[in-house]
Order: sequence, then structure tokens, then C-alpha cells
Amino acid sequence: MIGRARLSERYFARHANEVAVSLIGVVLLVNGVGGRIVETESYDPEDPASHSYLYRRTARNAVMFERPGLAYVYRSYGLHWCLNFVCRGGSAVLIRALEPVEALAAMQRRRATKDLRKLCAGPGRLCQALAVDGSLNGASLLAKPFALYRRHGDVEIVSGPRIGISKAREALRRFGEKDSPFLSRRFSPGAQAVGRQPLLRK
DNA sequence: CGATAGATCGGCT
DNA sequence: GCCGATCTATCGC
Repeated sequence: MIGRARLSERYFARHANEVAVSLIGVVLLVNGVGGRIVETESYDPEDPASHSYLYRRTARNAVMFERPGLAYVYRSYGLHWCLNFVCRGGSAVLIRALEPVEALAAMQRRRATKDLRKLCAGPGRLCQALAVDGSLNGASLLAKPFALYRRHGDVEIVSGPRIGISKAREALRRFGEKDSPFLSRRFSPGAQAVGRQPLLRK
């Protein structure tokens, strides 16, 4: 089925910008259900769009300041759940879309659609498909019910502005697999190839 | 304490 | 394109 090499604790002990890029192509499973990560976004304490902006701690974001390798799950717009991977120094990666790979039937049932393109295309949708909710907030990504497998093979990665935010719109901190049909939204035709420019744009 | 905005989504116009 | 669902944090009175 899938490449067997698991991610290590050290993997997450880097800044979210770096982790967000390297996660593209990684397989994420929750209780054996999931697929390849094709879209991510990065956030950190110096970023006005981040829940951890200025290191301000609340009941909701406390997990962001605990340690790398934890799941930060929060409720969005009162209805949907969003899954983040906590990285170094209060930074985190929002998991925005998966290419469905494992246990398709379970995801189709939970999402009430058979359309593979709509199963995990968006942070709220993928949480519904993988049954991620607030009970997993603070859980380790290196233990059950999570499983993360390194990517195998090449992936062409592009970057662009993040989706659905009003602050720091110009930062190119959304990353994805170029032309994947499983993205929450396509990248613009001229999207910047990752690796040809500095990642950090404040 | 009330109002409002927000890392969203699905249904409708 | 707009709207409503309705949780969390913040800001204003």
C-alpha cells in the first residue's frame, strides 16, 4: 500500500514554513483513514493571521505553545474542525487538503458524497472525512490514532497567498502540489515554484 | 455584556 | 456571488 517510513519527532522541530513544504506528499491517516497531503499553510507568532500572534495564549491555542509534534484542532466558524501540526516556537501547519488514498468508503460515508474531489478538499472537509474533532486537540501525531508516512517520489510544489484570511494577505505561505485535482482551490497559473525563492515573506 | 469577525462549507440565487 | 449555521476571541460600551 503505502511507503512505510514514519515521520519522527524531530521532523516537527523546525519552523512551520519548512515543515509545511516538506509535508506535501506525506500520507496522513487517522485510524487507518486518509490520504496524501496536497495542500498546507504555515502560521507563526510573528504572523498577524496566526492564532499564536504575539505569543498570546488562550484556552483555544494553548497546544500551539506546548511542543512540536502535537495536533492543534480548533473549531472554525462554529461548525467545522481544522487540523494543524504544531511545529517549533509556537508555529504550526494547517492541513488543508488530501488526495484520498485509504479507506475511501469510510470517508465517502462520513462526507455523504462519493465525489473523490470533494472528500478532503478543504480543512473542514478533511476533518469530517477523517473524523478529526476537538477530542484530538493536544494528541501526539506520532502515536495512534495518527499515522504519518514519508513521501516517496517527486512532487512539484508551488506556493501562493493563504485562503480565507484578511491579515498578511501578501505572504506566500500556502503550499501545494501543482495541478493536483484534490486542492481546495487551484493555485493561480503563474504560482511561484517552491525552491526558487526564499520562503519567508514577512 | 452585546456586537462582530473569523485559518469554512453547502445550498441557493 | 450571497447567506446562514453558530463556536471562540476580541473589542467597545
